[in-house]
Amino acid sequence: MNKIKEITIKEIAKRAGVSKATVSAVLNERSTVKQSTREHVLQLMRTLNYRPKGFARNMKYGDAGKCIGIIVKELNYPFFTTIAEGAKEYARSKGYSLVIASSDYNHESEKKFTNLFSAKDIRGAIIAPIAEGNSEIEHLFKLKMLNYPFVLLASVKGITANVVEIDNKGAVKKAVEYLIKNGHKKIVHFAGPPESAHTKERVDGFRNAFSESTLAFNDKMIISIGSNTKVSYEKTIKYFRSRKRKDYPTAIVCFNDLQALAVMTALRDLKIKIPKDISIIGNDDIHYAEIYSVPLTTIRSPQREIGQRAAEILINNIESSTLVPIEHIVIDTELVVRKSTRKLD
Amino acid sequence: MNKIKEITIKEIAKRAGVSKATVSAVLNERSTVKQSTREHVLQLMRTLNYRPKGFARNMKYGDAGKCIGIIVKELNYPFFTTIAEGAKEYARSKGYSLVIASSDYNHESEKKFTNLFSAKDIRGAIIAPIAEGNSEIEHLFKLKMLNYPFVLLASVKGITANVVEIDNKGAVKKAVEYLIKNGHKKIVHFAGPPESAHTKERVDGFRNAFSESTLAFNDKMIISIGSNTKVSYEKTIKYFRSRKRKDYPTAIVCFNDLQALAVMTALRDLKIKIPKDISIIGNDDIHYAEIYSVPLTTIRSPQREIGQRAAEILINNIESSTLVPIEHIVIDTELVVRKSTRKLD
DNA sequence: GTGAAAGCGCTAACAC
DNA sequence: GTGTTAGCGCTTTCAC
Repeated sequence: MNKIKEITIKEIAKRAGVSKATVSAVLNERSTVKQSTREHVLQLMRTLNYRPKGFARNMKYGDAGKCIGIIVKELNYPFFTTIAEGAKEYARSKGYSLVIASSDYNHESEKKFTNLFSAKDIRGAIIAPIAEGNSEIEHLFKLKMLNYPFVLLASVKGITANVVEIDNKGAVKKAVEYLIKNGHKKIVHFAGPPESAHTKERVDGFRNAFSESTLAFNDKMIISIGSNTKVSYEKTIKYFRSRKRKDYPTAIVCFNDLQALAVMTALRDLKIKIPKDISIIGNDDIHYAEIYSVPLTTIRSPQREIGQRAAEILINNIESSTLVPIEHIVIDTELVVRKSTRKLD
Repeated sequence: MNKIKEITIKEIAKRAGVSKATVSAVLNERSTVKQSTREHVLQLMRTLNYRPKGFARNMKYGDAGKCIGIIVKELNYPFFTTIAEGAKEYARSKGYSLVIASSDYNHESEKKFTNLFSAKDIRGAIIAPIAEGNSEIEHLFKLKMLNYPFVLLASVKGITANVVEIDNKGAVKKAVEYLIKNGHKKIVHFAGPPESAHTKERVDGFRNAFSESTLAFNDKMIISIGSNTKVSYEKTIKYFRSRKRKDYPTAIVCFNDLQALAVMTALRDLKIKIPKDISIIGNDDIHYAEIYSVPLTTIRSPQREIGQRAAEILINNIESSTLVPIEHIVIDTELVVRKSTRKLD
């Protein structure tokens, strides 16, 4: 397997009839080079399409700038970008840049990016882990072996690592308790995508809430709706079309705000009024929840704070020359009551 | 200035009483190492908090995976993340990963990331450029000198480079023409943040539209509202509070959808009905525009396509061993009529 | 099983 | 102004 020969500084030097040092001087815009040789060399670099290798250039002087990375599950959901914002803010305050990558809920991608980050000397990573199956944590073990600093945004069974996470169960429980307190008796949960670990935790939280109330839980209260806008919309339409008005729930606890927005859009098209006919509670508190025309009652996860805390722990680890004790932080959520819920008489 | 001595493989080898090669074998999980030495070495690496340098590890075997980068202006605006999604899709189809960075409308940040990307051997970059002032394009010239492949998401005066951009002027013009055709005579433009190049172009497009109509343009039709949700909301409230109902415009052309959403929220709170009292047109067509309770009429920029095209040109450049002709692509926009506008009698 | 030595592509003294 | 040389931190033969 013969690789195409990469052009190097040596090659340029040879062809230009100068030494490597001169070519290097041109690359670094040193003023000691004669104008004519500079131009000759530049010309040659262009025609040979020579691209200096960054790693070799920065080998001596150490590193090309302090930088950390974050691997989120999805790029286009404000929940994650706001976490990244938080991380970025803290990072910047410490002189670090942040690069973002998205695994798209794909374990292989996550692995690829952890490799990439360590190979490129990104100094550490914040990872929103995909834990499909349970054995797929080798890449995390590898990071540990390499002493590569990282912080997870959810616990992963089988590995001891820094974690910053929210109390998913508690969050949904708060929502249900609020509804019960306000007289709701017919409450359902529109669950998230089956492949997400959050989905299960939130279902558990929903179920738990009933064990401490006089209302009884049953499996029919969990409806799988997902969080893809289009699919959620359609499933919501179908759900309501397939039952009589008197069998409608009086309140829906949604998996997350994106789903809640889709559900509200569906209800709008079904002429079901929020909160008159049905109360809706979201989860996450993304920006768009607040500016929706019926401002969404939701459970806020302090996204900026999550990012900040994770970055803080990460950078502590990066900068310490000795081992730092592992941290596990559970961040509390908060019920934000807006206009999509009401008290029942 | 004495730097703290970095731990290297040599140091580990010395302390462990083995050779560098053995330590390397441990790092690479080779099975040829005796269990006891492996453990001893690993132990030492841990206590000394040794972190292998990625660049040195991958020097020989070339590169640690194909990867391109994108520098957006803002992380938390779906317009940009959707462009990134498009770029990611194309990149993946060619075996590349994508990392994202945000300049936050800051020229220094942009520069830092271009340096970082080339230093880390990210193979090329898509850049949404900040062109404050006009002389701040040295970093782009540097990239050109280094033969570093890049594609801009807006033209920058003074530099010849690959560009994929949308026709901003044309977009706003379409909006105005549509409104005029539908009987609107009192149209205003809520302009974006002064520091954005898009703001100016869109104002120009607004003005242009009048030159081809019987309506007259005047400067009072341009109101600076920005695109920060909170600020836009407040400025909108102020704008309407400060004038009589009969002086209200019948239509507003918004800088972008994020602003439009904020404006609509303000109008809701002012009890001004959309589109009965006032028609609103956005710009960009972000996801949330469609699911808003009054679905937003807007000018769609095909964000995915922008990302895809940019990635395509970039990767072509990366993979070609010879010089590739420079491309300049202007992508057309499209008026998407939804419910926030109406015909005037 | 382990070590010695060469080499990756570049930069930075220091000669000439 | 330009060339020579010695590394940077690691991997990889190939002996032992």
